[in-house]
Amino acid sequence: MFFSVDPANGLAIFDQIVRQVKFAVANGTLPAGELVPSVRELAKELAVNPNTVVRAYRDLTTEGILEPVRGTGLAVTADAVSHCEKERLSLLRERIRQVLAEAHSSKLEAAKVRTLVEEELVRLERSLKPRRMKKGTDA
Amino acid sequence: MFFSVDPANGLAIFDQIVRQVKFAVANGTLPAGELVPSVRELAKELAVNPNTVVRAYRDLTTEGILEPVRGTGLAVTADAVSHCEKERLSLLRERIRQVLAEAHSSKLEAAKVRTLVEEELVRLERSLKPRRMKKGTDA
DNA sequence: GTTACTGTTCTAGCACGATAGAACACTTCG
DNA sequence: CGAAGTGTTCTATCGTGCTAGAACAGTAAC
Repeated sequence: MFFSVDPANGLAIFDQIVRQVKFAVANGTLPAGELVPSVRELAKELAVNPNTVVRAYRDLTTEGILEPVRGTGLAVTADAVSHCEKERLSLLRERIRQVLAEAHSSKLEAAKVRTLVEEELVRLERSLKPRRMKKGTDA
Repeated sequence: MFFSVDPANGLAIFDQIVRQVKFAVANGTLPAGELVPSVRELAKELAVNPNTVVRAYRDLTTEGILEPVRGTGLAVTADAVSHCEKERLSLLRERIRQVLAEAHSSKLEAAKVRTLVEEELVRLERSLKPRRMKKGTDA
């Protein structure tokens, strides 16, 4: 239940998998030594071709994030955590930069860009906490 | 000198052209009736295959943003402006939403996401005004 | 009419991401 | 042992974005 994939994301599917594994390692969801879902299992869960998962795992192995445990699966390496923590910020920063660059090239005023971003941040936070209570029932 | 294209943008080149034309129409750079650069001219300027520009212009024509003026070129239609003004926001909003969704799925705290976005906004504004003066010489 | 621009259309080929299906070597478990 | 699960590798096919090059019809200007 770890990952999800959006074909209309702009990013290739295998790339989305790569990024999500890195994010999961960075935030502790996938601790060092943990086995990632098997190729066939993840492919089934994501409704994606096994070769696409293979491609993602191959890249992750080449980068030293995963290492094969023969006959058993692929495990998160010891260095992976610090490696992924560093990379998470730069990966996100890069995408944010691209989007803001486009917004800027459209000559939308900086203030309106801020408003847009803020609106979407709020919407995101709200979608995460679908509270519908009368008073201060939680927290 | 209107447009610029980045092959490593994630978006297809023809799509970047489409978006930039729409943005140019939305912000008044391309008023109604104005001729867009010719296929061959823009292709040369962007160092891109003419067919790629053809593809972009074909899409824009189909959408009613451009209309052919036979033997002369493609002109911005009368409806284009209001159409593009509306679309600009939704196009940008969609991309922002995708990026923030990724940031969120990486479980980066909302506060850090805000910081990241703010940093890049500031960087963008700064890169736009490369002032290097000793005192308050301008403005 | 001729020339030089427009846009439009077409065929071919390349690269890449993704799918489909098969085969192989390995380890774990019963 | 055999069965079932790993990863790995391979070929083939498809769609798409892009490039390459050519040809066509229309218009503007000389």
